[in-house]
Amino acid sequence: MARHRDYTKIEQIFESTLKLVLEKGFAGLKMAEVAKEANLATGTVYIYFKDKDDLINQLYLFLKRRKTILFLQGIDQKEDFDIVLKKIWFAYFEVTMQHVNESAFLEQYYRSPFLKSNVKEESKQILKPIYDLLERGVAEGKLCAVNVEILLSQIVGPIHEMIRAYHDGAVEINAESMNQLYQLVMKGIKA
Amino acid sequence: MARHRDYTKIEQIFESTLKLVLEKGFAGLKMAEVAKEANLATGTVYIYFKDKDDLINQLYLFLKRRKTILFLQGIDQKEDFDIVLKKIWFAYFEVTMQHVNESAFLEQYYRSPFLKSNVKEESKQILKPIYDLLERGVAEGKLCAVNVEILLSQIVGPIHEMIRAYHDGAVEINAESMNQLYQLVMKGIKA
Amino acid sequence: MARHRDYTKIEQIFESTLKLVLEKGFAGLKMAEVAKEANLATGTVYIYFKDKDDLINQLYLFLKRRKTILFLQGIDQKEDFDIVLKKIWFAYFEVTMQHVNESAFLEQYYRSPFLKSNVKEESKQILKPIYDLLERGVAEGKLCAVNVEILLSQIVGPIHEMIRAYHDGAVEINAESMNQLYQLVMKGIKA
Amino acid sequence: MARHRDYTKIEQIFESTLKLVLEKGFAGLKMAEVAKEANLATGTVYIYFKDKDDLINQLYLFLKRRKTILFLQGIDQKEDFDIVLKKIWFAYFEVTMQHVNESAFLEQYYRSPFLKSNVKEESKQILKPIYDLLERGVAEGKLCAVNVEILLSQIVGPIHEMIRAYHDGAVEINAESMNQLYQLVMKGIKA
DNA sequence: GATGAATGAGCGTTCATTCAT
DNA sequence: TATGAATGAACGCTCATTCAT
Repeated sequence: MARHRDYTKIEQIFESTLKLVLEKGFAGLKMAEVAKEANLATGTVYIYFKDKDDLINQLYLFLKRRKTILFLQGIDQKEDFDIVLKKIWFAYFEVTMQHVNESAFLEQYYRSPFLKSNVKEESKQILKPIYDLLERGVAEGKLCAVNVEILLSQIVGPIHEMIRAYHDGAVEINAESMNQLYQLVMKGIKA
Repeated sequence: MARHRDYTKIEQIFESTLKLVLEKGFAGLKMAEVAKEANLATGTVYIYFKDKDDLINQLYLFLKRRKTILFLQGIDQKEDFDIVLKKIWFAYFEVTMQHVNESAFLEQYYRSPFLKSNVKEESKQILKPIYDLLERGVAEGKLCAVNVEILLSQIVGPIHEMIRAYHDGAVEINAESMNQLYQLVMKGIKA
Repeated sequence: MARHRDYTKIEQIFESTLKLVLEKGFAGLKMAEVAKEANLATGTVYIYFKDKDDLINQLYLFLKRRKTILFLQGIDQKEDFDIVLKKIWFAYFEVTMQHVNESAFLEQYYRSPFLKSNVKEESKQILKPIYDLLERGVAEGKLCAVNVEILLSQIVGPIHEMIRAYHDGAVEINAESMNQLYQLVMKGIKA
Repeated sequence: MARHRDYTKIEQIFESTLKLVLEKGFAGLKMAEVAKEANLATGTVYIYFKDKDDLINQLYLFLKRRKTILFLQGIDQKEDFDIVLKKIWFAYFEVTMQHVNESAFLEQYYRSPFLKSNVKEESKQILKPIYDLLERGVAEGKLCAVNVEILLSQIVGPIHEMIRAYHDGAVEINAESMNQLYQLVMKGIKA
């Protein structure tokens, strides 16, 4: 129900849910465990969330928002396009790395049947600043005149793939390899 | 002699499982439904698969193998590198498009906790021909001298992302847009 | 505060279980029936007992304790040995007769594979007062200087056998036949 | 069905069943395992036994007969009563010891709900020679003029109890302790 | 007769959700 | 609001039995 009563409890529940989902997957997520992990009674969770489904969907939005705020922090869109893009790219990389768990969750559940379509839409809305930036890049003739969705996936996809590879032990991540990837990516999308 | 073990049943079960997983997600997968969909008794499924978990894991490998066979079909690795790469890239695109369901399943479960690590390893083994090809490309000075994992993600990632975007209604997929993406990708990884 | 854990439910469950086990045997015991018989939901049984096995084991201990308390009731161990022994013997006989069901259960499951070894040990502990008494009898030179276990089986065994015979319709049980058996038994173990 | 076809198979099935029952208890007995242990197919067991229940009941009778034959072997009922009784008592003791497993099974299932009443009756019939002997003892004025059932339980019960105690590690069994028990028992029932 | 794959009713157990306190 | 015991539908899996070969 109301989501303004005790914000601390909500965050506790979110953190517990995230932890448990990452540990045991969504299928293994039990409401009683979420509650226990958050030092709450089972019923309490149902005061803040209608049901399990609602909890998952809310958590998704919560994490999406948090991540976006983090990597847009301190970005000044009025700066030179190339600089903004570079800053955002590295910021996104670092935030994704530092919050692998959340990112894994976000990726894993974006296309799962748990997420309701309105949540997906809201989730896209959150990325609006990025879409705007890319459109500006195309308008300024800095990027290939390609669909923005494609551009975004070209920018973001490789980051995810590299971090995946890193966690599979396939690659190292350091200033050099990050730069290397950045060069590759830019080579691909620059006009 | 009793009835022989009928291995076509395994495929029946796989198809039913895939269908149901895609319809309702893994959490909604019920063994009884799998059996019914495959016109079998519940217990019969357990003759061929130890349990639900085993079924999912086996299905994953089955689809991975099938997909790989499909897009490597008719590829002659002795041909010119650029040609082989291009053929594979478009073959992979088309197979992924035509078997979106299987691909979605493969993507969705690769990193899920359902898959046991040995299945992941076996899954990688299946892609060996691709790794070999990329290494050849690097050796021949045709591709950036970058970690093969990164190269692969640069090649495959954008395809997945574009098809996702397509299913979200964000882009069209046709000869032109495919070519456009291919150019982008190649621009990115060519030496 | 939520409802308190209601420990009388445990006894309800015990009684239902005992009733059903005696009616249909252990193999025919169904958790759902236990719950229904106790006017509870299936799941409730699992709040108080880990699983079916645990239920059986706990029930065993419960009945063993209850029976022991009953036949030791009003016994004053400070009295003359012969009197204490006689009182206990007849008390045991009567309690076993009046609670044939429980006794049947106790006998039947003592050596069955359902009972875990720690339960068997705890079960022995319950009989400690009896062992002590017999040792006192030996020490006072009233009983054959034989292993206490043997003595006990000489005392208790015939009671069980007679009640069995009674339920098979082979013998009558009355003051006379009980006395007759008591004489036989005592003749056998007195020093 | 027919029980004369392949007697070897029947014995194989009996042995396998006994082994498995003793290992895992009756509740854990699976027809498929019985078959496997006997190197037969599941269906084969159903050629020789109507169902699981029938198998258990037949096994009971089989073992009861076998045990009785064993301990009556070489007994000449025409000999002096005291000698016959003593011989039988020790023979029963030894056979029970040497075939603890069978005996455990016989004891455990005699009163279980698995045994049908006609099997119990048939089982009693097998002990007829013993009843006859005891009646003779009473007639000859050698035994207390007590119901034969009681006498039997006085004779047989202690043996079972002692062997139980032995397996619980509570007592030693050797010529001396056996004799000791024999004296106790006889003291109890002699006229 | 022998085989063992197939069947499917049935049962133990779980867990999302409710509700008395 | 918070609690956590209670609920019971639902599901995974088993296993006695059948039956096609």
